[in-house]
Amino acid sequence: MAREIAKNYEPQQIEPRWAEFWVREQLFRADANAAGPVFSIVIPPPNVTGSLHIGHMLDHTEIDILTRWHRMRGYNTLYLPGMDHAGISTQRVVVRELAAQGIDYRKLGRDEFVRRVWKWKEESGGTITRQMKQIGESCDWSREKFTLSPELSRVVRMVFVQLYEQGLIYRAHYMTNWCPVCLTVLSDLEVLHEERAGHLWHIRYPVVGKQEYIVVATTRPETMLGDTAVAVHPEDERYRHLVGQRVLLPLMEREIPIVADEMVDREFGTGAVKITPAHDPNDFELGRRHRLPEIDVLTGDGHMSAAAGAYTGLDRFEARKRVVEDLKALGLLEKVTEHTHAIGICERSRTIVEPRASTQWFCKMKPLAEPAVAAVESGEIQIVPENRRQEYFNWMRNIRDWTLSRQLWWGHRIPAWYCEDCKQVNVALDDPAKCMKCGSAKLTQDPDVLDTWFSSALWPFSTLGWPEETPDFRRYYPTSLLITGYDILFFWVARMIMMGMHFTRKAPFRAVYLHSLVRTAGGEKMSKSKGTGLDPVALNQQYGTDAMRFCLASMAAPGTDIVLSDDRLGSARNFANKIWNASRFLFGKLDSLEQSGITLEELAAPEIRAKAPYAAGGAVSLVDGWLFSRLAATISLVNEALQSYRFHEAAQGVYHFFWGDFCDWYIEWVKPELQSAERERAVAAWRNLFAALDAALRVLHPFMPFITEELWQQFPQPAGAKSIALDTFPEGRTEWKNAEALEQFALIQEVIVALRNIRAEMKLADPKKKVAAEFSSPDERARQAMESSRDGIVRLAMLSEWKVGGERLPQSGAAVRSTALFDVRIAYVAETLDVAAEGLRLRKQIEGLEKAIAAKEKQLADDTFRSRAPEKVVRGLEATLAEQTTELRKLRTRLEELKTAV
RNA sequence: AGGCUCGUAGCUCAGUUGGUUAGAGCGCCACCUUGACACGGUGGAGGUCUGGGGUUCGAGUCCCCACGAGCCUACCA
Repeated sequence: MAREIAKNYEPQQIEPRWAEFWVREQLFRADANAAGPVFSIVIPPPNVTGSLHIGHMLDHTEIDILTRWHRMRGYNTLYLPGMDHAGISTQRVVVRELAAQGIDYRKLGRDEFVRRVWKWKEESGGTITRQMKQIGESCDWSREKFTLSPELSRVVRMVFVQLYEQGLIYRAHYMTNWCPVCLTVLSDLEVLHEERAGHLWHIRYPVVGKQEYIVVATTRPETMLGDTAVAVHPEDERYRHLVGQRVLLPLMEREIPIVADEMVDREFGTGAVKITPAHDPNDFELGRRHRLPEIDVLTGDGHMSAAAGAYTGLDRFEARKRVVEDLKALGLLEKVTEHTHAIGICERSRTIVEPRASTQWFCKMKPLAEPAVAAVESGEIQIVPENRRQEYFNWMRNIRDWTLSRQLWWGHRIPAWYCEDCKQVNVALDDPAKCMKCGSAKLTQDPDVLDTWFSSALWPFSTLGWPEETPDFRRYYPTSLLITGYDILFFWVARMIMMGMHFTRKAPFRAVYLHSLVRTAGGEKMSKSKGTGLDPVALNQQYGTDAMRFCLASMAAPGTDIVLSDDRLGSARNFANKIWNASRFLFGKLDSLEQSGITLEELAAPEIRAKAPYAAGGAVSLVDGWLFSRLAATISLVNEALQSYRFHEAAQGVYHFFWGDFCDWYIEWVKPELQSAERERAVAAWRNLFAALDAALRVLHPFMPFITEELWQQFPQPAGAKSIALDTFPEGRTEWKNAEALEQFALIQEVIVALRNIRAEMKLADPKKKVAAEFSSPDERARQAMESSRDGIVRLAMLSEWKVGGERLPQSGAAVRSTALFDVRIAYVAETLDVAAEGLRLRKQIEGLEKAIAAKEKQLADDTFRSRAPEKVVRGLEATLAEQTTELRKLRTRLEELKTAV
């Protein structure tokens, strides 16, 4: 009996159910003891603040596609999910939430603050898990592997201690980037550079004891309050006489020396530089060389410090204004010029970062980078696409030390204790009770925490039980693949490789696939911190997860970024609906199925499906031979494309097969067969149709898991079968390959299209107006094909009659389409043909052919071409030339006849 | 400043090692409310591949230059 099934695919009603199901049934739980090749994949943790953004979708879509594909092909698959970073953004969000409640987090104290973050995370972690399920993520986002869990915390500490003992982690006073909003130092990577229009202020510093000024140029006038010298180039004639003299620092009334240093660029500005060792990297270096004092004129939150004299307490930008005004009033501002320069922006808070000298923990990178470079050079790790390899090398070869410490409360606390008595630094795995040097019990732990990427760098092995040799670690490490966006190549990927090589002597993964970024219509990178992310949950509700996944996959060509558009999403949604309706067609025909004496159960039985294509009577019909050959081709296309991470090719391949081949041609062609009075024919047709649809659904499953699961579940399945995700991926069977069927059916399609074209030109598109048509070709096989596919052609081209002959037919009184191989004609009544339009069409076609022929003739006449081009190309060209010449002759004759007819 | 990527139909983009009249989706035009689907069907129009030069028998595809767009890295006040 025909089943009732919704007319359109309604994802909101179907997807949540399967999302729950997959997680509940733990379909994707790995088993270290299971048989089969291993596929383990590192999943970038979705960051955390309780909601997802579209950028995650691409990670998870690609990962999920590959995982499902591998699983269906019998791989033992492991996901390595990370739950969260313990980073700045988390702390920022919680601080903001507390502030909204009128609570100053600083007053809570560290322990209470951390407790509240945990509580808050637990709540939002639930949200994330729900959202992950909604977007189709099938892995289990359990909390047990959370970065700050006791187990992982201990591993992080252990790694820190070992690196310290190996001399790779050190504590030093150095120039760092300070974010006045996040209230912490940042690593160089966390600082973005932006070109901004600014000014260059030229300030006069009076030379002590002389009636002259030395003029310095600066982009940050407020830092002058912390100047401790002025520098000039030692060979600069203009200033040679002033070296060793002193200037009186305006506003501060402090005497500072004029020093000579090679660092100064004589060409820039005035050739004299103010030196602020506490607030500029160059000045810091210079200050060390000349033993200059450092004066920090800023406070942590971006105000002027007590060292800023009269400006103490002012906001840094307000102070800039006031300093400039005051200098102007004193007549010490010589001029102001326009100047664009790059300024540092905090990646998280988008505020201007201040260079500031401070004491921090650093990690020496050169020794770690070398093996990591070698691993990629040797091919132990493959980076896809290729050009990212170069970026990796460039960065790794010029790597600078990594600022590890952060002035935050949320994160892994640095395992260092300072002795109040002897100042000894104690770094230890377990909290020490007394100083290792003097035995004093007066120890204070460093208040800082580690950069969140430090623990993330350990992810591939720390989550597998390392340093223990666990079964998981033995089986799944090195992991097979890491998929992530190229924007965290340095942040995460490079550091995982370095730490992996250093601690396990092995690469953490065999391949890295760096995908594109999803951009907004305006081309902006989608990012939470910028607030430009689209909400994937909302888009899912609008289009469905399958549509979104398919859309992303079909656009994910490596190397270029993805701009998500409503058009493209809509087209993917339409595709889902097409799949739905193709299946609905089958459900709607169950009555006629039963009339043929078979049941859906029989049809769906694996042993029946496996033997397709079936033949009714003698041989497998042309259309079945063709369709299964196309199916085999599609399967190998998908396999090859996914092997090389060419998701867009795979997606477009299945789209074309399903919509173009299966729906537009195959289903239309076999419709009458399904209701054939001959039982054998009907049964064969049903079996083939079902087997093809079933295989198509399984090929589609990695891309569109929800709709395919729903349809698969609607069909009878063998006892114990749980999910299409655990079914097998179809094999492109060699016996399905059928070049002859492909060629023959292509000819039939060409003929049908030519006939439809004539109909349209003749305004006969109305299918009720059936017309008689004739076919002629000197080719015996072509005529046979037209005869044996008579029924299909008549129906799909809406004909009343179909004559097949060898003789070329008279062309007068008929509309004709010709190729080198055949002519088709439909007789017309004079007024149905627009002679002018037909003439125009012919002329245009003739013109195109003439050009193509001329080009080929010229090429073939060229002896160098004949001698150098491969045989195959020359022959192909000759064959095409012959065809085109025939076609051209026909078209010319036709044009002549058209003229005389009028 | 260095490095990388891109510039193909009205729009958004494919086009693997150079090879026979350059593809898709959306949009557009015409016809079709045909019992799977108007989130549909059928047919059609529309690019000479930013510009210039070079290599080659042959270039959208390789090389050089210019113009335009973007990204990454970089301590020039």
